[in-house]
Amino acid sequence: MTYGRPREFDIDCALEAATQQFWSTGYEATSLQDLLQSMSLSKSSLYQTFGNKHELFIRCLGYYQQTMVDELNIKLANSISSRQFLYDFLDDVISESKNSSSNNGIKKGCFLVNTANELCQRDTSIAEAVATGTANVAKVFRRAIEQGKKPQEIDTRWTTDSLVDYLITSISGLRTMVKAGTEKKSLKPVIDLVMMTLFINER
Amino acid sequence: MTYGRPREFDIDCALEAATQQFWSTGYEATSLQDLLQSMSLSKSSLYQTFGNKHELFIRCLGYYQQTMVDELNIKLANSISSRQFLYDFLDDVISESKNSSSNNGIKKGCFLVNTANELCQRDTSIAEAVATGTANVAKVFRRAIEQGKKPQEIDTRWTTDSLVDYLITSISGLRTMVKAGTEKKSLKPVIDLVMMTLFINER
DNA sequence: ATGATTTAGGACTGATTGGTCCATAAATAG
DNA sequence: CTATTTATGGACCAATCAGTCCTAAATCAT
Repeated sequence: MTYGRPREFDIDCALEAATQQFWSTGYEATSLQDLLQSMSLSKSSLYQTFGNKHELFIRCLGYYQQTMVDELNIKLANSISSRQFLYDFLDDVISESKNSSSNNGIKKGCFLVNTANELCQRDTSIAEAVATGTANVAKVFRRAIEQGKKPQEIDTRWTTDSLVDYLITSISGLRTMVKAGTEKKSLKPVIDLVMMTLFINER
Repeated sequence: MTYGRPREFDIDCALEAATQQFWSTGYEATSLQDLLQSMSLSKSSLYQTFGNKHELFIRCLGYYQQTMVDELNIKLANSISSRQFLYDFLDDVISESKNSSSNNGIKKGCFLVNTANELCQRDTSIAEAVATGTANVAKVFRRAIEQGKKPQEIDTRWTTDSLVDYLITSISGLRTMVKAGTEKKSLKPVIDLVMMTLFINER
């Protein structure tokens, strides 16, 4: 590519903006107008660079997933213990929720969970993207759970895979509770129960 | 109302059809055309009887919630034990999921959970309807949990309210997992873990 | 029968949807 | 300075959206 007028925007920057937009308002409720505005792009640039709304959305899913996995890996590496890492993550999840004092507004939740709920049943290509995304996230949690267990504490009744599924289920459930408006103080005991269950022998 | 041309359709029947439609495809993705077709109504009849799409949706939420609570109460009354009732319910939730043999298609999930995920953040009136709906459902689960515990088995570390929140969180999470395409055999251990946690002292 | 009253059907509306197309601008290669 | 290539802006498009309105049909009261 030696010819032609140079692109006036940064692709990653635009992708980041699009991801934020889709993350905030979902797929259907995000109009092209919304995207153009938040990405600061002209319509032709968007279509030329990203194909169409659907393709852009899938790229955003990949971008989000990669960013999230990288972030989680860093947090896991820097955490005092992997149990603390898991607890902190759960606490982050419910920290979006209504506080008794302040009702801060927007709860974006997790882009992957949101998309699973909005689109997975009626769009197979998006369902695939969500599946690979959650699988990659699950890998991090799997390591955290494995590392968190001391050898003598392994409970053979439950495989690590089952515990990972349990954790992801709990996270997804918490996300929904937060969106439904449940207060943080109600969800705190829930994450205690989840942590207790993850490390069964260590009560 | 003694005058006038008689209504040619049954209101409850139309409401039932609308509920099924909204339940299947959500609020935004359900067009008025879809509604008219599944309700077998003319546009004027719908607007005259139900006001508009938004009002109709809220009526559907109420209808669904009432139906669900009634159904749960009957099941709880007829079940061998309330623990069995809870287990059966969780098993119902994941029975919608992909079976290893057959990939049966549509997973409607729970109308209230779906709506919480789709609309609760940007529509306060719908958020209220969801809140009262889940509160009513929670009451049934609360009774089930209380009845399921024999007096000597009460664990004072967790209030019944916390256990109810935990249960609803788990149910919501399972709904998302099912929608995301997780296989049933992966979710079975998860509900075992949830049941174990609900009845902590009885392992 | 006739007038009152309500329902039903469907034409119509303005706004918005995602997407296309074309003329113009901006850069490089020769 | 010209030809080539790509990017941009915006006019334009058909389809669809929720919602309105008017006419015709159907029933009841008199």
